[in-house]
Amino acid sequence: MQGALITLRERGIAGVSARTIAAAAGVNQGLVFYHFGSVDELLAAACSWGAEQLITELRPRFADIQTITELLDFGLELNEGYRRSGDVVMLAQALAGAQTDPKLRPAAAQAMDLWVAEIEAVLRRVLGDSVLNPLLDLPALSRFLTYSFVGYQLAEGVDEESAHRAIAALRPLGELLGVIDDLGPVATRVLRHKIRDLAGPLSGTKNHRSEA
Amino acid sequence: MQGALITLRERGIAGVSARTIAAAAGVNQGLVFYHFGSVDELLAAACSWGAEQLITELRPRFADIQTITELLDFGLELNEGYRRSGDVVMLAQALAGAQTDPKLRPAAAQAMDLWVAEIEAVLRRVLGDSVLNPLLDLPALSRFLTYSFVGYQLAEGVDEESAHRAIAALRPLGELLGVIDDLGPVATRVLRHKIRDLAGPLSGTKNHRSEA
DNA sequence: GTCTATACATGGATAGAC
DNA sequence: GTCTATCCATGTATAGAC
Repeated sequence: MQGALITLRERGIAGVSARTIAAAAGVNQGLVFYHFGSVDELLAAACSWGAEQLITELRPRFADIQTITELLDFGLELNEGYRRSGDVVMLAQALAGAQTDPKLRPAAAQAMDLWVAEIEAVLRRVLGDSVLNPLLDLPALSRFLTYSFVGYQLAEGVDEESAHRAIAALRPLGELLGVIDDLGPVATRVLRHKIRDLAGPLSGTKNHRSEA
Repeated sequence: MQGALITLRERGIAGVSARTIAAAAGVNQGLVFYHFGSVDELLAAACSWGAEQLITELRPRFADIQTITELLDFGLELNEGYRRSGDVVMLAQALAGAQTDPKLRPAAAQAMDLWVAEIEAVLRRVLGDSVLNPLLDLPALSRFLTYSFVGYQLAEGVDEESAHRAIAALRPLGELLGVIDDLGPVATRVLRHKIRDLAGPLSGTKNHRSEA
C-alpha cells in the first residue's frame, strides 16, 4: 500500500499499474493480485489506509489551530512538507481516478470525509461563537474548504508560484472574521439583527442541515 | 480533440490512449501520431482548445452574474448541465494528469487561468465597491474559487449528494456580503475603519500584490 | 489525410515452483 | 507468501498502401 501511494505521487493515477506499484514496493507484481485481487482494489485499500494514517498523524496539528488564518497557513505548510511523501497528493489523484473507477469511489469519498471532519472540528472551535454563526453551515463550509484544498494541490503541481501566492493572499480575509466579531456593541447589534433576518427564513436551527 | 475530451470524461486520465481517443472520434489510431506526435501532445492541444471553447461559450453567462450567490448557483448549474459534454470535467482530469506529465502542464495551467480570469471579472464587478474591497485580493480570491470549483467537480464524482448540498449551503454566506455592505452608516464606518487598520500595514494599494 | 499492417513495450491476471 | 514463467489484451509508434 505504501508502494501504491508512492506510485500515485510519482506517476499519477495514469501511471499506476501492478508492475509500477510492485517496483516501488520492491516486490513481485503477482503479489498485487494475490493480496488484493486487482489493482483497483489495492488502490482503494491504499487510499483508505493512507488517509487514515495521515489524518491520525496530523490530528494534533489540527488541534493547535486557533484561527482561520492559521488554517490557511497549515494548508500551505502541508503541501510543502508532505508533498514528498505522497500522502497529501494522493487524495487528488484518487479522486481523479474514482471518477471512472467504481471500486475506488467509496475509498476516495471516505478519505475526503476524513479531511472534512478534521476541518469541521477546527471550524467549530474557531467560529463556534462568531456573530456569523447562524449563517454558517459548518459541515458545508468545511467540505468547501476541503474542495479548495484538493484544487489547490492540483494547481500547485502546474503553477506552484501563483497557487501559493493565491492562498497566502487570503490571509487578510481570515483576519476579517476576527474584525467582524470585534466591531463594538453598536455595530455588532446591527449585524446580528441583519443576520437573523437573513438566516431566519432559510434554516431552522443553526448548523444543522434541515430536511425542509 | 473532441474525442480526447470525450475520452477524458468517460474514462478519466487513466483511460486515455491513442486507441480509446481514436475510437471516441471514430477514426484510426495512427492519426493521433500523424497530427499530434504523441498522446500527451494531443491531450495538451485538446485541453487548451476545449477550455477556450467552453469559456467563450460561457462568457455571456458570466456577464449575467450579479451576486456571489448567483456565482455559486452558476457553479452548480455548470456541473449539472455540462457534465455530459465532458468540457467541464476535463479541467480536473487534465490537472491530475499534468502533475506527472510535463507536456500537459502548460496547457492545464493555461486552462485554469482562463477560468480564473473569468471569475475575476465577475468578482471585480460584484465586489468592486464593497466595503471589504481593501481587504480582498481579487486575483487571489478568484484563483481560490477556481480551486474550489475543481475540487467540487472531483467530489461530485464520488459523492454527488453531499457535494451539491455543500455548495448550496454556502448561499447564505454569499448573501452575507450584501448584508455587510448594507449595515447602515454608523456600523459601516466602524467596519471601514477596522479594515483600514487591517489592510494598511499589509498592502499598499488595493487589489495589487505588493512586493513588500 | 486516412487507412491497414505490424513492431515492440507495457499491463492484467493466472499457474506452478519454492 | 513470494517468486518465475507465461498468456493475452492493450498501448505506442512507424511504414506503407490508398
